Amino acid sequence: MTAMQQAYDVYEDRCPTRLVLDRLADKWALLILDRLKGGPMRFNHIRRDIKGISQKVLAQTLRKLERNGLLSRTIFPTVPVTVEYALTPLGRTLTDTVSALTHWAEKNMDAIFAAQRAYDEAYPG
Amino acid sequence: MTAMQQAYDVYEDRCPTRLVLDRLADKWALLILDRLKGGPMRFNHIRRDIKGISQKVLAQTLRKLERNGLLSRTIFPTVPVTVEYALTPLGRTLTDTVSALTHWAEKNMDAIFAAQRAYDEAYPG
DNA sequence: TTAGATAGTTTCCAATAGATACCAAGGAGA
DNA sequence: TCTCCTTGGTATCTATTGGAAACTATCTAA
Repeated sequence: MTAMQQAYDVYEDRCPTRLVLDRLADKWALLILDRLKGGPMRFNHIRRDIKGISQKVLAQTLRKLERNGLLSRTIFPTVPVTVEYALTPLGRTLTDTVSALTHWAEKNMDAIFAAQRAYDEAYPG
Repeated sequence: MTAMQQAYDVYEDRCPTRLVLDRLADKWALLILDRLKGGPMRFNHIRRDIKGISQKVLAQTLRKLERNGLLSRTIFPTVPVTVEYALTPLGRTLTDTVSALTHWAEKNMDAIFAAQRAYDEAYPG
């Protein structure tokens, strides 16, 4: 928490922070993290909630987030089996930032779409 | 700024916010936005600074960010030609959030790498 | 004349994303 | 018993994207 905080340069190749950013900067991961803020959820529940995500990508993204310590995976031997995903304490430290991003997007959507229209008119094709 | 802020559901398919998030949740875009906080920069300057980015991906990402109104592209008829990229006011409203993300990554790097090691030991192969 | 800078584009191959089908284990309904 | 439904995934296939390297054009300096 004290020293060595500036030992890395984000713009350096092979910077460890880059590796972290690489795994975070992903639309689905952000949506999943934001979704789990409300409490643990099961695989198919997440899949139905986040419309448009495929099973493969959901499974991959969940495993990636689990591997990075942001969420936990708990199996309950019910029938059919229940698998619950929940934010870890580490994951919870991230959700405020993630929410800030999604809320920025929501708030500035109109400005962005206006910019896109202006750009596409200025450079057609 | 007042009403209709909750008219969209981020988890809905075809939600406009999703389209925005899609363009933002990208490692290179985040690094570029963070880099431009310090003032305007030219193409090759950015390329040298953000080590490891290819010319193609840099050009693509810059054009994407320009199209979304987050940065401006100014051509100076010098020789050789100078092209300057700068944050727009809209882009500047985003950089605080982006910085929060990169700083979170920097701060929690060690915890993440520890989690990765633990995971890889628990599930080898 | 050759090398360097400017800001890209083009080409090619590998990696990823997404859609779809499939799997096993069991419960409920007919 | 047969079939469909659920659970949480994996397997397969194709389309899109990512990255490395080479190429473009114009001009300057050595």
